[in-house]
Amino acid sequence: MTQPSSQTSYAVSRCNCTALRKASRRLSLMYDATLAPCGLKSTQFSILSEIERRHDKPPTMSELADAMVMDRSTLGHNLRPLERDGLIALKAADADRRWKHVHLTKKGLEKYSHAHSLWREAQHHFEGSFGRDKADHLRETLLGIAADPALASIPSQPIVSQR
Amino acid sequence: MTQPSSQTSYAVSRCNCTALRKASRRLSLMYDATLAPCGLKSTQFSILSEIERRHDKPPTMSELADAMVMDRSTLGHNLRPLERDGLIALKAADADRRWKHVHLTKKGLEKYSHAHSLWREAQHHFEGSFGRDKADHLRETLLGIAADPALASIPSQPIVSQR
DNA sequence: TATTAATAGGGGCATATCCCGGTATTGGAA
DNA sequence: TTCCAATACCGGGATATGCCCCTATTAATA
Repeated sequence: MTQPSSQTSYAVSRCNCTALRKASRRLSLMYDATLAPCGLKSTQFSILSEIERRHDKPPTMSELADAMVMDRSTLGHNLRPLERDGLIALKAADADRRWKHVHLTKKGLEKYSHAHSLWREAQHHFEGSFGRDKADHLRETLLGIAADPALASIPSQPIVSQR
Repeated sequence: MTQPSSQTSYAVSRCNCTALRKASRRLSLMYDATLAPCGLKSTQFSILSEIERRHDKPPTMSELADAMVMDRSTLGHNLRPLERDGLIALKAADADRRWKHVHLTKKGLEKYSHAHSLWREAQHHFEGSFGRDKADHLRETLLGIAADPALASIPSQPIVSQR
């Protein structure tokens, strides 16, 4: 109707990456606005959460980057404001001086607690309109994509099998 | 099993925004790598696609930003490199001098054609491992989130109804 | 008509994200 | 032991993203 009828349907409106990024922008907006009172962005909250979750075994920067599905450099850049504000601290490892373990400071833990209560509001707000079960399912799907090793590489050879 | 048993389950590992952003980073990585030969990023390709799709009625910046689920400022910033490289052009409207219509240049259309063939590879690569029907469904879900007006606002009052 | 309100964009600022190349450290090989 | 490859992190550069404030233009109102 609105699109050229084609069984192969190469319409760019079908772009999975575009849809993912649009949804990401929209949802991030709401989470960011909800977290605003504590001064954290959604990404910063995600990072603090992951560090807190591993408080018994502080991850190295590479380990944390992997867990965040984030480039090592990106994580490094993202940690800087958190370190500047005294929420996290980096500690060189004795076993390997190249490693830097990331851990929460007392101030960081307090900030995280505040953020966590705000985060629940955002979480409820979304699941209230979207549906909790649907959210659970969607999240699993998304985390599956995030961890998919098949996506870690580019198409080695053009897939022209479509004839 | 892996999480503290709680019916309310406030575990941050359940964060929908985090999952969305992780998946977005991962998938963008693959699309970016696949588009690399033409020199466009996935966001730039998305923008050019939307402009091309509306070539018969070039959108204003605000209209384009809405379609992209993107902040007006963000779109403005993103258009700069495209304009600098001569792929798009801005044209002030006669009806309202505040409006600036965005349209593809000849060079931009050529670039888009090249990018489109690369995009299909990325699209096939993803759908090949993820499944085409699943992708169709996921995309609809994501675009629904992107367009959800309920998410356009922050939780006005904390939802503590969880007791 | 004159004032005021609303709208469209632009500029600056801060974070987010990735790539590339460089440095320091470590472990293995000659 | 010395050299070399691999690994962990860092710094710079470019785009991505959103917020706030400012200006220009238009629309609404007194």
